[in-house]
Amino acid sequence: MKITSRFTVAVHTLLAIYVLGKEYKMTSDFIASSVNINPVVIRRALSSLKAAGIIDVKAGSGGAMPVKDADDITLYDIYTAVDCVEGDLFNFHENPNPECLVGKNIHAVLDTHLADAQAALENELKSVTLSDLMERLSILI
Amino acid sequence: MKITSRFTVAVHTLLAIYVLGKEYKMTSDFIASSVNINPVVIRRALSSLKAAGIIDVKAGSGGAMPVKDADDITLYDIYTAVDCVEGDLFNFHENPNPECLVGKNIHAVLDTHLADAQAALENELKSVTLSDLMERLSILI
DNA sequence: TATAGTTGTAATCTTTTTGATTACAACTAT
DNA sequence: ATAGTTGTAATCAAAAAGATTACAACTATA
Repeated sequence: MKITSRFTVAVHTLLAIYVLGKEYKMTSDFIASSVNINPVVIRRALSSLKAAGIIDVKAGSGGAMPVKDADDITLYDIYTAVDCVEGDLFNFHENPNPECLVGKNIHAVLDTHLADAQAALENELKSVTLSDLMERLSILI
Repeated sequence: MKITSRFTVAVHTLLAIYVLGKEYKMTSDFIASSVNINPVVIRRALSSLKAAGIIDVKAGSGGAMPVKDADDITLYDIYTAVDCVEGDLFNFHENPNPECLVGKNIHAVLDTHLADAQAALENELKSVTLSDLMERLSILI
């Protein structure tokens, strides 16, 4: 089980737009060749990021550009924008036996703990901004 | 994207064994009817939990029974026993373009942050023991 | 205003993963 | 000996993820 690559592809896409956007026109083809993926996949990512108000995409003439400040974009924002996890992260087998003590109460016993774990993951994603990543990238160059 | 129900099924299975094990013989059929699932799925869960040293399963005559103390079993132990996530939780698209500044460094920039998020999730699972769940269950009855 | 380059998105296809089920050999208490 | 059980391989079905094709709609600009 892994969280879909849509997420890291979207992060890659944003980094490209924010770092290389002044120098190049950021078309889906350009970004696709950096990620090494089909341009349609990038267009879908751009759609999601645009819907989330993070970037703007020029229809027709082409090119994506920043809208939100990189300081105000967290990994969590990207994670929700591309809809990695819909609702609960942990899965249950449906219809446990209500005649059984354990089956009847399994959700009541587990739900909050699993929600806490999911929240811990998401809080960690909230603590990292796109500018953190940009800074780290600039050091690596 | 959701973490496989194998995990919550295994938790359910252990709760049943630890709570009802004194009163009933905990066969795969018995547990399966509590979870409302095929008994083979439960046998596979029992195999994993046995391999992790958490329970013992009587071949032939049948029945599962506790080995480890419920205080010493965390949700994380169960999560690893049933192998929910193999290695990294987050997925990348393979072979980013090494000719591109961003493609070349995407792993260096992201890996530690994603590992931190995964660790946060897993630490939260480490903080909950089976006896916590048993206690909560006893309150609900 | 024609055109070249681009986006947006539906549709399809393939692959992978997950989950469900059948089948049966091996085991063990009685 | 037998009845009830586990352990596991094999198979099947369903769902999810990912890749690709196709094309209408849009826009800068020549």
